[in-house]
Amino acid sequence: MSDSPAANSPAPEVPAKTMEQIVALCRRRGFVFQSSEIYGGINGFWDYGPLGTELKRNLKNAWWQDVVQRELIGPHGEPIDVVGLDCTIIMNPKVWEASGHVGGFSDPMVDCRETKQRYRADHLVVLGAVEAGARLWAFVEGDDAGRAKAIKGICKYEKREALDAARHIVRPYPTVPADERARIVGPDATEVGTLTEPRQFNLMFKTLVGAVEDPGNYSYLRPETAQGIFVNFQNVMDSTRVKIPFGIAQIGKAFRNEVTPRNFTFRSREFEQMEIEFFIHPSEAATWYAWWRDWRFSWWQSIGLTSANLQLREHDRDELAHYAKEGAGTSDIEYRFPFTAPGYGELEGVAHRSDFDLRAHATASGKNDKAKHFDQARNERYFPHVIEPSAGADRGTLALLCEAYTPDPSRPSGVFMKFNPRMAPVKAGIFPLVNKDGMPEIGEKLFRTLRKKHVVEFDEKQSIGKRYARMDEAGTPFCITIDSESLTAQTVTVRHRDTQQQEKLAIDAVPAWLDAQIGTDS
RNA sequence: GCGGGAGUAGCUCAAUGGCAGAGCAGCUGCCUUCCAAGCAGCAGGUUGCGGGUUCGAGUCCCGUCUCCCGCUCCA
Repeated sequence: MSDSPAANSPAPEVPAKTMEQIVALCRRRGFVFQSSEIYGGINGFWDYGPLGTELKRNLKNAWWQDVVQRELIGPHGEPIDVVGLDCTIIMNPKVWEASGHVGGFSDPMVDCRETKQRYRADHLVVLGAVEAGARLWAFVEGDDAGRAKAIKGICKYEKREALDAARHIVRPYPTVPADERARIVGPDATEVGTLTEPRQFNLMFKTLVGAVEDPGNYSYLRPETAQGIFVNFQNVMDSTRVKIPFGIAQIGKAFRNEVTPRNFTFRSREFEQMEIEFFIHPSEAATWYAWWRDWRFSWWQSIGLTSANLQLREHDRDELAHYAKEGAGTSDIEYRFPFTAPGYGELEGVAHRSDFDLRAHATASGKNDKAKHFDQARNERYFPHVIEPSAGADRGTLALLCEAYTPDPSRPSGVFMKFNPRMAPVKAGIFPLVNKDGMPEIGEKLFRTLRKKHVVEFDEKQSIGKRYARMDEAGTPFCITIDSESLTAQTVTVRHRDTQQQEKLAIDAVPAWLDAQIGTDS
């Protein structure tokens, strides 16, 4: 519950939405269930129920349509080429060695909070006096410069000329007791206590390929979909008439053994990504980076994240990932979830990955410079740079749920889900006002017509108010009621979810009207 | 990973260590001409899971799982 006294926040009397309420509605109405719930669940895994499945599918379909299938006009006013790809979850383990996922993340690691550097714990040693209260210096074993720096630090700190071999000893970092770690200066740090505990970073799920239990048969579930695109870059170039600049898009599952899954579906161990790797000439990185960043931000707005809860945030230099240290930058498109408020959580990252990945795979596969792309228009050979807009489908779905959740004490349901019509799991409910006088027959006929293109529901049971209330909680934007005038004047009454206002429409006009409301009329 | 809290029907909650219940929601039928109306009925549970104490455990004890909150983490 966020009650930050933002001076410009409108409508203060709207009841706050809590994550607890949203989770309860998701479960009650079948948006999201806990995975394996009857066995007590499993931490970090979630299932989508019937409504949630439609919602997530609508999100993914909209992304695919807008990124791959429909015309998209780029920064120079020309249509953009993006082609699709669908790679396997399990790949040759060499992919993950080349990408840096295996080497860096299977051993205990130590992070420096000050410099954001990461070290293998078993490579770090600590130099200093063993006595209580002494300041200690860490450096990477075998790094002579680091050792010299540590010695210099000690001498200066203790105001002495040289080390005292009896007191100043070198110890492996993992053997230093936890209570002494607060006094350690990290290898590249200037202050004490910035190193974390050694931690196991085995974030990839390991699995056995083939029936024989043999270490050589292990591989991993992919921790990101991006690498499948990079290793297929040449295949796509060779089999498709695309020319740089162009993009490859993929939607698919990825897996990370997160230390702490938390916040509903936000940090799950199995999740789905929607990624574009857009390949460009290095000189155009800044232009394309800015264009994708801005277009992606407006896209999230276009599917319903219209509130001030959506923001675009440029990363600080020291926050950049290893593959993006140099380059045009990285931005996060962030949403203020109830559980992050007043802070924000990442929906999508847009990063200039430079040529990090293509170059890494060129080296690891032994192709080296032979893997460089020849650009005929420029008569130049180079590793293309990459702009990567990488979005989370589950996080996007969660943001849609949080954004849509609208408490309204005046309604019988007490809440309604204000989905954008394009995202709404059910587009319309078709209800005979009463279950007689031929109204059910007319309704069922309309239902069959609309059903050819849209997810719609037909319900003739119980009172009309109850049916409206149910549709409010499902987020259905329109309810189409067959009433007595449907029999005489061939009209229906459309009830709008958000306003509860009603309007009359000719029955024959309903299909085209609904198409237009959802944006599928073109 | 650390600390705190919670867990009984789909939901909200009852049940002194002594037969596991109610309201709402759901389903069936009747009724019903616009926002969860009414009537009748049905169904819903190994009290998160596993041990222990006891003649007897939803209740007491131990363990464990899951969720929530705060740290930590998030290549």
